[in-house]
Amino acid sequence: MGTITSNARGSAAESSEATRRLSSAPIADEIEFLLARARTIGIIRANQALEPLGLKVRHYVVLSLAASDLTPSQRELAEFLQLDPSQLVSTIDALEARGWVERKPSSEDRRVNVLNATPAGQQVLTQAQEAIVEAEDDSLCDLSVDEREQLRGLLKRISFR
Amino acid sequence: MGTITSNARGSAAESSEATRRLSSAPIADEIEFLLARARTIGIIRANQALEPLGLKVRHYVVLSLAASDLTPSQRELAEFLQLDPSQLVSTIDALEARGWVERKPSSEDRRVNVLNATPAGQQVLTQAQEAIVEAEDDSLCDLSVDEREQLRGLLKRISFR
DNA sequence: TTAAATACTTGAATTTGTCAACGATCGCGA
DNA sequence: TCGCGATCGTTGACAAATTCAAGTATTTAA
Repeated sequence: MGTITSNARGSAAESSEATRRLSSAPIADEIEFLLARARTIGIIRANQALEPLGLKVRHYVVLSLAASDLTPSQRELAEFLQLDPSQLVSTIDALEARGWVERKPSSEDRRVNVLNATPAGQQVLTQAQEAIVEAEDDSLCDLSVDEREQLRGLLKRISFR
Repeated sequence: MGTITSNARGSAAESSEATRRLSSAPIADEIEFLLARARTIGIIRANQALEPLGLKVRHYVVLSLAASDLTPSQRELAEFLQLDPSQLVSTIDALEARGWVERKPSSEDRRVNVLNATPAGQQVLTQAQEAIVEAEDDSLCDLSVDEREQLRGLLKRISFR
């Protein structure tokens, strides 16, 4: 992971000497840079939190969407998550192999697979959510409840429009 | 790249039918998810903006830090950007090959290379910054100046602490 | 009924990230 | 001063992730 990439290394938001020193650079004031850094830290923490369940963030997200009442198709998920359809295949394969989600051919269009979470999947999801909440709390511990709401609102506006 | 990964695909914040439909899922309210999505959109836009200059975001960030008066070492950059030291080697190689940065052995410790931007590098950086500002403006166009400041402040607090 | 388009899958190619090992250098303590 | 362990940058091998093109099945539209 890296601030500028997508991996997930390092011990999360550790403030090393170098980090402190370089954080006064102009780049550290750019919103895009901060977004990338915050995301990196968040993903590292989230992946750590999910590890006991044998999940990664991507699986968690797909499981969560499968468990919603939106019954998303694979194409919809690919679009929503901005992933290549083939990346979803392996993600769903992994979830399905453990009996947590099911591909269900759509009754309207037999090309389409709709995703459903199984009862076991929903149970895992509940545990995963608890782990995620804890990790998120860790990442956002400096922010008050109000500030978190503010942040959520601002991010939502730039994420969906 | 995807919301859950680090690549840079898709045409940025396009609101497809599927995206709109799935954005009502519970996951779309989680800050970590929104951070990931916002970053993805931002990186896509930024990479597009930098393409005419033959730069990617990672090069831009390193160039920007090299041009600061902090004269960072490679190790410091690796720590700050949470990258493997070897990833910095290739990034700096690329920048140095074009004459935009220089490795300068530190006078205090000859193991250490300190980075400096050349005049040509600073010139490119200026252009890159203009392109980035434009892209950022595109990403954040729904936010007022005040709101951008708010967002910057909140992100800074969760990114550095 | 056919042709084009879409959904999912597969596998190969490319890119990216991870890791261990190396030479050079530093710092510490004997 | 000498020598040992640690650090910095680099290299190259390995693993993982992303990207892309092609294939099958199915739908839609002509």
